[in-house]
Amino acid sequence: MYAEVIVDIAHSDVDKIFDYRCDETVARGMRVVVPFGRGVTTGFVMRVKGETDVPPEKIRAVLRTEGAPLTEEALMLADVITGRYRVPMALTLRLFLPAEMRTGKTSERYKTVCVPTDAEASFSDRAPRQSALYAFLKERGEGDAAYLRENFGDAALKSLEKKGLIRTEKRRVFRDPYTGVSGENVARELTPAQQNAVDVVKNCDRDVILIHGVTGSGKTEVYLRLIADILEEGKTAIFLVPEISLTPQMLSQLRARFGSRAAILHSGLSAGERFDEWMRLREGTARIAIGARSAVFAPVENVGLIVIDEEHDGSYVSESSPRYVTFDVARLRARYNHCKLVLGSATPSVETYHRAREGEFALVKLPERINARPMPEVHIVDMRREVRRGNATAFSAALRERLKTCLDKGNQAILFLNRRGYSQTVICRDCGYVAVCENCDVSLTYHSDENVLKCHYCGANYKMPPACPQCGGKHLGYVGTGTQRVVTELRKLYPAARILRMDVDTTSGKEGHYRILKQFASREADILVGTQMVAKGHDFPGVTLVGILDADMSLHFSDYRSGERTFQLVTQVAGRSGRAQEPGEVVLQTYDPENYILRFAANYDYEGFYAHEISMRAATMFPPFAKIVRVMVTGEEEKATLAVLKDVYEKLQAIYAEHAEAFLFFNRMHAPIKRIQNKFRYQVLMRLVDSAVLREVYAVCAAQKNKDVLVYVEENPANLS
DNA sequence: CGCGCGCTCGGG
DNA sequence: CCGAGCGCGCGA
Repeated sequence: MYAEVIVDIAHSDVDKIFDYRCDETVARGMRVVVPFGRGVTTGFVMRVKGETDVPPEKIRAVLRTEGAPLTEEALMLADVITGRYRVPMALTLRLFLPAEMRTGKTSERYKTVCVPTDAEASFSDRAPRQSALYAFLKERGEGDAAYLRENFGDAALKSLEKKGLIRTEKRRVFRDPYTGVSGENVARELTPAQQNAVDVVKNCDRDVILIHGVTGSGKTEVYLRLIADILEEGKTAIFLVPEISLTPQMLSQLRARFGSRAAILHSGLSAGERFDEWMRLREGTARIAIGARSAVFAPVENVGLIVIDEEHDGSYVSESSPRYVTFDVARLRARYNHCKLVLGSATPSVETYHRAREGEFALVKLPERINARPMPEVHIVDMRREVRRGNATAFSAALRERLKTCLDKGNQAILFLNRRGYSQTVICRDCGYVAVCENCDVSLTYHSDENVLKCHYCGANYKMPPACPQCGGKHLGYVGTGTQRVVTELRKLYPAARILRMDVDTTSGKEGHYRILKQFASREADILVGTQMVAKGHDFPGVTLVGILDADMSLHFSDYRSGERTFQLVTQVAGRSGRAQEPGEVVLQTYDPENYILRFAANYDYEGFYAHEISMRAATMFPPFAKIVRVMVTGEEEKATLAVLKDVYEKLQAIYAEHAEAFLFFNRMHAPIKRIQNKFRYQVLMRLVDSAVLREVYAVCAAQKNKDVLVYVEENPANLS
């Protein structure tokens, strides 16, 4: 027999089938160790067959098989992903195994236990330890060898074994990431709205269901009920959450609910824990896979439900090759298993909501908060007036006043501002004017090296104006204040307040930001100042005030999705306020108080926002009405990189010439940031209305073999820098 | 990806 | 004439 093997080397040169001789113990999906070149490597068996075309003198034999085989479903998914993203099969297959399993750095852990035998026992008075040990084992039934050795001595143990009074057994142990985690398993009564959501998911004729539920509407309870019911049917479930929401609290909640039936896959686990959690899923002892993006590849069979929580979150798109879209993989799995795929969000992405409205997905709403508590009131503050009054600080008078009241009452506040130094949008502090591209209607970005404003979507350059074109004002500036400066100003204003700062500078390590959140939750501080990170995850019952210092920054980020992001952000941050007894408030500071997105966000009017946004997208032909496609060409050598760019560009141009009707835009240019980590960056930017052409674009890029220059395709990239 | 083969170039 | 350097193709 012969096995068709893909060797586990992620390189296009060896991305092909190699035939090996094998016996009947080798089957499709198995991982095998094979001789390759002058060494050995591992590989994946794609097929087993009786004949081969390879000349007999070249054929070598499979050395051995290793570990658990990939499922039939995994092989199907791998085929689709490899075909779609044009990456080596080995790279795709790696998605299905935890890294520690592939590299062999970790394996199953065993312990030795001692069990008393049926043999007749008698001890002399001179062997009290043996006697005690034997009695202990008889009473307990068995004992851990290491523990016994420590407490009764190695000699006693050995003697009993020699006499045949005990035997030792090897037992598999599973490293549990959440030992000692306990909680109450309370399956709450569902509200009528929640029950309706459950029914729609179960009974509708669509394979994808979008649950649009306002913050606090109890989406999680709906997921948990659906998962519990699926387990009852003897099936398995996959529950995907954004990486950031895998907080210890959330995990212990799930553990409390589902116990050892749930396995958690995430980067915070040790290698051994991840290995064992994966194995529990593979072997079927755990039947719910919980994790971030990569958990969509969890090795469960007979899947009855897949949930993608916070569907709009950016972390669901892979940033390294293959750049898979979690939703697409989840949908393939749902179809393969004939099960439902549930998407949930308080602020669905415009594209998802559009697909639901068009009837592709079923749509179910949870319009009320679970306890009927009102959403916090949002006050929009016009920062232009503050500037006119001579207030140069980051805080409006209205915010200062409310902050004082909040602190006086002994409550907590969160001050939110956007990522430091990220946006380079130019704004007029007198009238709120923002420079926008004439062709694309997205905000321009300032490039200090050339002193120009650039459009990241078409590459157009504009001269930096000396004064505001709208009002003639001289206060043209960049949006944004650093967290550091905010903290300094706060200390002056409220010397008695205890302030915590949370941004990339203060949160080193993966546990860093969790530590800060925990301090704040346990009331070790009065004010939390932070970036995006503070928006998600935690429940802070003491918070009654949220200040959004610079709502404009994300609003005018040069991205067609900036409006959508801002809406999501404001909604999410606002949701942090007033979660317990006292009602909450939100102060939203902006230079553009009339802006429709901020208005809709302040009124919690998703429908209004969506209607406005989708008509804008339709008019300007941005997604979902077209696809932004960027081909990135990067390399350390500028000459080689340019040569590859030229080659790729010419091939893409041929596609353009043939299918001009599929293109709204086609051009090559420097990437907005010309060099990152010593690599030159060039791009070919396209806007396509026909996704069939996209396959040809991928093909062109996959054909690029220069080993010093990297070429990759991004669809609707999250940012165009 | 890692290796070895063979071609080329430069020094002696 | 010989040794080091690199591009290329192979691996079953």
